[in-house]
Amino acid sequence: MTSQETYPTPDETAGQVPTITTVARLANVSVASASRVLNGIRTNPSTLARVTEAAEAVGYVPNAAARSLRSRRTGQIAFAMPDVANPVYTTMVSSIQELARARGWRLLLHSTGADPEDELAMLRDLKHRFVDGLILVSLHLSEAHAEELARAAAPVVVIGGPRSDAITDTVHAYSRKGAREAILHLGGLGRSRIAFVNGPQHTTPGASRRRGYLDGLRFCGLARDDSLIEVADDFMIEPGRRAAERLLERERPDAILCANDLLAIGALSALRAAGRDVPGDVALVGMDNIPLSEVTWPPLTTVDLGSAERARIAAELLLDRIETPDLERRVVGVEPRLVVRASSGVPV
Amino acid sequence: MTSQETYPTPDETAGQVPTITTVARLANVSVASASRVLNGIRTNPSTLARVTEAAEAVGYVPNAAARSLRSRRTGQIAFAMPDVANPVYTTMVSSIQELARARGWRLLLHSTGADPEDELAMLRDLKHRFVDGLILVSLHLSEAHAEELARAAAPVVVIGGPRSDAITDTVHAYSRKGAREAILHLGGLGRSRIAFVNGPQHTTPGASRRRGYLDGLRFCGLARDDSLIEVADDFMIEPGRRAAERLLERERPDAILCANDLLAIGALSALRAAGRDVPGDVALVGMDNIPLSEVTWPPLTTVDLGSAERARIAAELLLDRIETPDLERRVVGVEPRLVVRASSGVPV
DNA sequence: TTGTAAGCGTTATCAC
DNA sequence: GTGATAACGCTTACAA
Repeated sequence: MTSQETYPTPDETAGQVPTITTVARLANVSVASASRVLNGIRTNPSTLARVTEAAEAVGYVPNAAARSLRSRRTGQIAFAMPDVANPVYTTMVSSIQELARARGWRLLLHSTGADPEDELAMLRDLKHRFVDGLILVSLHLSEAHAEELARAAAPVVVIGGPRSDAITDTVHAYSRKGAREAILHLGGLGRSRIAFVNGPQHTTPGASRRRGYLDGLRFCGLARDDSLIEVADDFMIEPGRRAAERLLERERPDAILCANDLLAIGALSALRAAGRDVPGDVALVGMDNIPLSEVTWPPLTTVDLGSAERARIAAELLLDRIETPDLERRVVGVEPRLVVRASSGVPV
Repeated sequence: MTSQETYPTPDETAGQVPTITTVARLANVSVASASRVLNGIRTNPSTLARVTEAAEAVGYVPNAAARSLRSRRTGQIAFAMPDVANPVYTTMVSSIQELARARGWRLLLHSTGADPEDELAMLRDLKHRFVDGLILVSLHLSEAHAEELARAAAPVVVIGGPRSDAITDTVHAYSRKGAREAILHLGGLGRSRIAFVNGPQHTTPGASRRRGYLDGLRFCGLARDDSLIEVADDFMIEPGRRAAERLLERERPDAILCANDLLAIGALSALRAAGRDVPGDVALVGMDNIPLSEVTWPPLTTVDLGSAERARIAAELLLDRIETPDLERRVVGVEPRLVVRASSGVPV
């Protein structure tokens, strides 16, 4: 660069990030016109061409913060789930991400550790307006949740529950029905000492799957025996293994239903250690149909609760509501589907 | 509400979201003072008290967009990975999320599908300034990547590579060394027909693990035999199963190293289907040490490449650089660690 | 169709 | 220490 060159005003170039002003100046139009072109609003072809070219030339990209501040939309939605490491939620993430992306939204991810306080904080944080909406998976919707949901600063769709006093769009599984069907399946195969390894019973899934288990026994004409129920302290593999271990120490079930697939994988490991053949000695059934359930040995019979579909629906409900705020509240249930594999003793 | 009541100006209350102006007015100070208090800048105790109280009273929460626009910081970082559904990346997400949260940052998630174009788009999108930094996991850093990285609008830390011509902070595994150690382990156990199930070989992990495999054979004094190498078209379970199937159709290896644990889980399933005992007939070793590798049957011997640690370090590097932009470039490697379990024939 | 100009809610730079 | 006030980059009435 020589001293003979004209120095550009700082706004025009330099290492600066180009703004809409840069573009407008270069195209010789007002920022308003530039904005219109950039937002696809009908304009005179020549203006359109000049602005487009100018934007291209300087590599213009709109500033997200400025756009949000003015338009009151961020183009982001958030997904808050109990645990990123759980395949069920990972499935949901994929599903939501796909839809969000297709419709031009960014996805923000948040793992709550299933901590109610954290969930509530997330709801309150919506006031910051860093997202235009939230999909929340909660294992237990308390009264406090209902209150925060009622005053949430942005649309929220809940996956879980549903609470009758909640006012938000909700997507839920029929896990009671799912558990019942699993028991009917086992009963139909002639199993009569059917145990149940549950997760924490104060959670919605824990409570309703337990009910489904009991429903199933009744339908099959089997006596209820609470010593066949064992509770793990989390819906994970290792707690499942330990719970199954405790169960096997005192009982000889000929079948076990686990409240989810991770628990079932843990149980499988305990059964193996105890020298029980699956499905010869013990038929095993899980719930959720995570990808893993297909590759265990033996492959796991499970109840598909439609996680991918629930998540997709939740995302649709959310984006719809963001676009059209005064829709009626919608509550959608997704039907369970029994997926029979070798672990329940049916040759496949 | 009766007509005798004084109507508040719209700015003061109503269903409106309170802004800093609302707070300032209520506390009887200027917005500047309110801002100072709210940002923890030293102020006169009485001002501080009044503003704090006012903010509390109206439930004030700062608007993220306005704050970003003015301060040029978003308080968000992004993590872009090839696939949310892969446990390796899930582990990384947990790790990053933990650190980000502790240091007061939000985490944005993006799944690229290992598509280079998508990765490049993500880098370009940094110009939108919707995040203050990015952690990018890439399976293959091309020339184009190096270029985009050089002109990225925000700090980026790469997990992968490393490319010598890249200028960004980088965290990488020593996967070549890891693969070599796995082979030394198998060789030391007396296995001599050691096969290798690799993922796509044009990727960095694919290429370097292959080199490590060959290194290992050489160290053990075993002849190289390319028909013992089989390539899966993705680092996933099902491709692993199919690749192992092809391998077993033509060869009788007494050990198999898989380029990651998912491939190994697939291979395990193929071995079972082929009636080969693990580890009796075939010793099996994976790489990554994902949580799942502990609960397969038999539990999987694997090379821990430190995904959680790499992710944590990447997050630290990123946040450091955001806070202190003119640090020197840092490249950090994380040592591999062999985790011996039953699948390689060592009693545990 | 285009330009002018008024914000959006903050933070930062000044004087005082 | 505090208060005006000018940005930050953009969208959107409204007027021309």
